[in-house]
Amino acid sequence: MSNTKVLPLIEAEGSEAVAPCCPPLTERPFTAEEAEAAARMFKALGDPVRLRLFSAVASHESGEACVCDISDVGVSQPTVSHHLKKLKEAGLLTSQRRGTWVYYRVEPSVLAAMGKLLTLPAVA
Amino acid sequence: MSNTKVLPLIEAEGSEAVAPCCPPLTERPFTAEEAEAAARMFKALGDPVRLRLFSAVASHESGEACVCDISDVGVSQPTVSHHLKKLKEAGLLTSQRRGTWVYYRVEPSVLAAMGKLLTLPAVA
DNA sequence: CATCTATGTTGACATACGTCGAACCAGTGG
DNA sequence: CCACTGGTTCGACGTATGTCAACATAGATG
Repeated sequence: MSNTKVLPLIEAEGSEAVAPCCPPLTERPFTAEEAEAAARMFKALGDPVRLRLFSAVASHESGEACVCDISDVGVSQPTVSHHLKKLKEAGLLTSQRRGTWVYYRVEPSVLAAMGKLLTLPAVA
Repeated sequence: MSNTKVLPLIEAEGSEAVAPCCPPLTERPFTAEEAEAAARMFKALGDPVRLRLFSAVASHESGEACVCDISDVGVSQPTVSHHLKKLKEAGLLTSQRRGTWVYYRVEPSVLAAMGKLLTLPAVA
């Protein structure tokens, strides 16, 4: 694989804390607050276009991608921008302007946190 | 823990295939079809009430729960029923009537599949 | 059958969401 | 300073969604 960069599994550094949201779904019933927080992330991925955009960024080499590289998802460019904004608001992506282009990258801690949410109880 | 039953990690048996939906999000950009399928599941969990209901079922002993056990989430009973139906349509829950009560249980294969979706690339 | 409890279904309503075109801002290069 | 390209923001529009009250259905029980 071309992914030569080690994705850090630490928590977010500069942004607001997004990672330590909730325990695994199967551990105990979610509280209202936990559900609110987790649902925000799930909802952000609950749209096909956003999921494609997110996947495109996440699978891009070096973990980041220019908008121009991923905006071929069948909707207009303003719509792409709108969805990227939603993903950013949900804490799943961060953006950075470099010269002419804007680059988006995934927040690895969030991916890890959501993965943990869905872990099954140890089969035994 | 009280969970004495081994959760089978196989694909769904009776219902339509829901498990082998997509590769990890970070592996390659999702196709439109993959995104459509995966977004359906994420969207189902993208509501706080549904997430609480799902978590309540998933964390219940023996992996199933009666509606009466989980319907205390701050909305009216018809709304609970509505959300449970949505979760069923998304393939996340199955229901079964036993006498007076209706029991819901999670589809373990789906949980596993969604977990895989969110797996990070092997850090190395 | 009458009735009671546990769920599901229907219809209505307000709000949220996805989408687009048009206008707008940020850098780049003449 | 002016045009051009890449992206975002705005305003509008149709559709989907979450919610409830009212009604309907399924078993249990008298």
